[in-house]
Amino acid sequence: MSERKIKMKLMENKSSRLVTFSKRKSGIFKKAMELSILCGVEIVVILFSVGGKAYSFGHPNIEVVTKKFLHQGEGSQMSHGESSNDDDNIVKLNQQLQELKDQIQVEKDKKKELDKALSKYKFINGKLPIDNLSFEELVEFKDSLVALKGNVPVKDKNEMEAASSLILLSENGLLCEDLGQGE
Amino acid sequence: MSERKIKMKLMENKSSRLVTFSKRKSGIFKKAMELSILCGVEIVVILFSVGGKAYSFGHPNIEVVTKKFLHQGEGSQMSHGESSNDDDNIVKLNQQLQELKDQIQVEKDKKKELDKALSKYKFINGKLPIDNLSFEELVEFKDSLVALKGNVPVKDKNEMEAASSLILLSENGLLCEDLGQGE
DNA sequence: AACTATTTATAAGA
DNA sequence: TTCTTATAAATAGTT
Repeated sequence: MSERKIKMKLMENKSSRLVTFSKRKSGIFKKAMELSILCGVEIVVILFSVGGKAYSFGHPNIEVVTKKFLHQGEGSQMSHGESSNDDDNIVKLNQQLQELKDQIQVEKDKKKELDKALSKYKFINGKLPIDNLSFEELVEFKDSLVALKGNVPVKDKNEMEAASSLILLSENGLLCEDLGQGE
Repeated sequence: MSERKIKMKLMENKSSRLVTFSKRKSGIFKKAMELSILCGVEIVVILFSVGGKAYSFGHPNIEVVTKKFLHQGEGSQMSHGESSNDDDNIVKLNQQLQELKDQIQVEKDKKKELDKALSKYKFINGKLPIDNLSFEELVEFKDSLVALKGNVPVKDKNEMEAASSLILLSENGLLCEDLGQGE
């Protein structure tokens, strides 16, 4: 039995999300039209897709209703925002800009960290030259990965840690005995 | 059977119409909220009751989305004494916003790919259980890294490749000789 | 895009 | 207005 109820969060699957956007967009426009007809009220629905494309429905006229709202804007029942003039809007937009810039920096930093960690593995002609990694480099690589995963804090970088990363290998017979003797 | 379906026209009964307006207003706001969450899109719903009272819903910010819509393309007329400087600023800021949002998505996608590749290394208590990786998993990990680096196209995943990744280890004396055996 | 099992929305009635 | 309920409508997952 498939579960048809969905969780109220951003849909992970992009193609499903696109289909749902299309379906629900139609649905909400239909609801808007019905409400305008049944109750004889003015209504506007404006949508921006993730890609920035605009979709809209308005009765009797989208621009008139929209501007009417902007110029008297009050009585909002569920509005998430509450500014009512252009100055406030610019302030808010600038705040959003700064937040987004910060987010980008964070994401770039994260990616840089990952790249740095991965750079320890330099593939040359499709080969994996692990042999070029010194013990020190190996433990650094491990530490960087551990730090990235956020599971374990990076503490000290001593021989013990170098050993801990390799002992499992020797335990599994992967390494010769004389390698794991850090401690 | 009782007929609950209604005709799509202005409801005659005023009290019923009022009730329907209230119910459907809630309904459409809910739909708008769901759509914004599920698909991560910007949406605005503006309603004027017959009495002239305004109701609205907007995500993430009703004025910003509304103005973005009004000012997109060329169709914006300054017929209400709005400051054109502010309008220009808002348009520019919105463009920057969209660009930044796109950038964030790109960076997040990149990071996701890297995380995916790294996930082959699962750290448990700070230890690196490479011993848990089968030859097949190891070569898969290598392939994913190679693909990410874009240096070498992923070709075939045969025993030879698995071996090629490990032979260097044994050459450096890191591995015991009897490891190169497939399974 | 069409189908269908379910979930939602809602018109009437209380 | 609020609650209930019968029914209509919307829609998530599938084909």
